[in-house]
Amino acid sequence: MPKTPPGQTRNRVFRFVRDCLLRGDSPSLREVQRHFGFRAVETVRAHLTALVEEGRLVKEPGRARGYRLPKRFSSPAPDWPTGRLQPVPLLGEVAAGGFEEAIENPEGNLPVEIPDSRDLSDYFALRVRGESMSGAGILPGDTVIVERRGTPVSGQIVVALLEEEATVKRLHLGQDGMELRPENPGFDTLRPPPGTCRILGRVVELRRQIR
Amino acid sequence: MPKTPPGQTRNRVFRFVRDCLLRGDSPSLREVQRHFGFRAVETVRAHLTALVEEGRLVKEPGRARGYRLPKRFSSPAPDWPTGRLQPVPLLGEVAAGGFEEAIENPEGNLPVEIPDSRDLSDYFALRVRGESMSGAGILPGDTVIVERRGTPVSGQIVVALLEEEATVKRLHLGQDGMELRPENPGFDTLRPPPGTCRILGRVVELRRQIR
DNA sequence: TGGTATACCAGACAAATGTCTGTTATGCTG
DNA sequence: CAGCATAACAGACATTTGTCTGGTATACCA
Repeated sequence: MPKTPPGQTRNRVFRFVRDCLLRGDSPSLREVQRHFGFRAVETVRAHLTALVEEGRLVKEPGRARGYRLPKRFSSPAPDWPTGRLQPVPLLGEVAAGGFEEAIENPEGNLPVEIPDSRDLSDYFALRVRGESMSGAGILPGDTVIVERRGTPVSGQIVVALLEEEATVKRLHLGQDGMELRPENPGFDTLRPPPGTCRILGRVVELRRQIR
Repeated sequence: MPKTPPGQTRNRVFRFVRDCLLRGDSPSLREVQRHFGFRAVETVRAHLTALVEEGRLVKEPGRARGYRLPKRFSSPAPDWPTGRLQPVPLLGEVAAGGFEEAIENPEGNLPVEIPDSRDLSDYFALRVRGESMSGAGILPGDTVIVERRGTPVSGQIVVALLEEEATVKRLHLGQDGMELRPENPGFDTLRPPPGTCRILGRVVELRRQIR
């Protein structure tokens, strides 16, 4: 193998390993070796060790296929909460059966980043129906991710179970009781009598597929 | 270790391995063993082999940490396109440097489902600045996922690189040339002279974190 | 000229990891 | 009950993978 200018091969190795890792697939030293046609494993190890020292890679010691991308690559974004990626159940028709049955029979699962302090069972996802929240940028067909934990707070966007139907509205709590306010001039504020409405949780994330 | 009802432990093992894999981290047999407190590795292997036979997992033979999720699991919902979950780079300031440098230095990564037919390099994510698209339910602070492939089509929501700044607008192509239309009455349509504007791709997904 | 750094090679070794074979229970079923 | 399937265990073994120690060659610099 001919000797290459300093740093050149190193960069190629980095790009290869990075792309593997982005594909969610940590390569072994020998896989990298084969890819580049090196005749010694040690060549690869030298490069990877150097890359770790440069801070371009991170290694979990004592572990096969233990190379990782440093945090700033793997975390969703600096200001997003760090957490685990978990399959959150996407509920179909909440109206038909009760809410509990809907949780048990999800239409599918959504990979969602949830905080380490929370449990997967605190979350579910729901398809939005109707235009009533379009003023808040929540359109029909959007998917909302809902957190069930905690007591409802005035001003939050919540999912309420009302007459066997789940709806997304902004919650307001006053001395007159509970108000569910749409954010669209064409819709009226709901003032459900006590006992007829259950707050399922608050909306923490929104996803929309376009086209 | 007491014997558990049929299928019960199997499901717990599956959920554990699935969660590891969603985090992008294939566990070794002994890691699973430790997690459940099994006293034999073989117990884990039996479960995993069974899960592969049931089609709930997939295995790359002759390879350490070779268990994977089958393609279809990661599908969020029946009508969503099936694809792989991939870490899409979230770009920071596109304005400052050029676009290519921004791709190389992502601010973070977002786990996004991308179709099998596409490549990870066809995608990037971007934070939305400004109110110009709020009429389309795209608010400042939202994250858009952008597909770079294909030719721009009139009517699509696109990301355009204009004067070293990336903006989200709706594209219209007419005989007068290209128009970038905001969806907010307070903003004007842009008609960039030929050569001054580059369409980076079309918006395929939107995500918003609330509170 | 010698020293030093870098790129790469060679092979032995050790640790991590997957595979196999056989054994002990337990529950179900004919 | 015998037969069978499942859950779990035990330990040996093979393969994959990472680590180490030392060597060759080339470029660069004092």
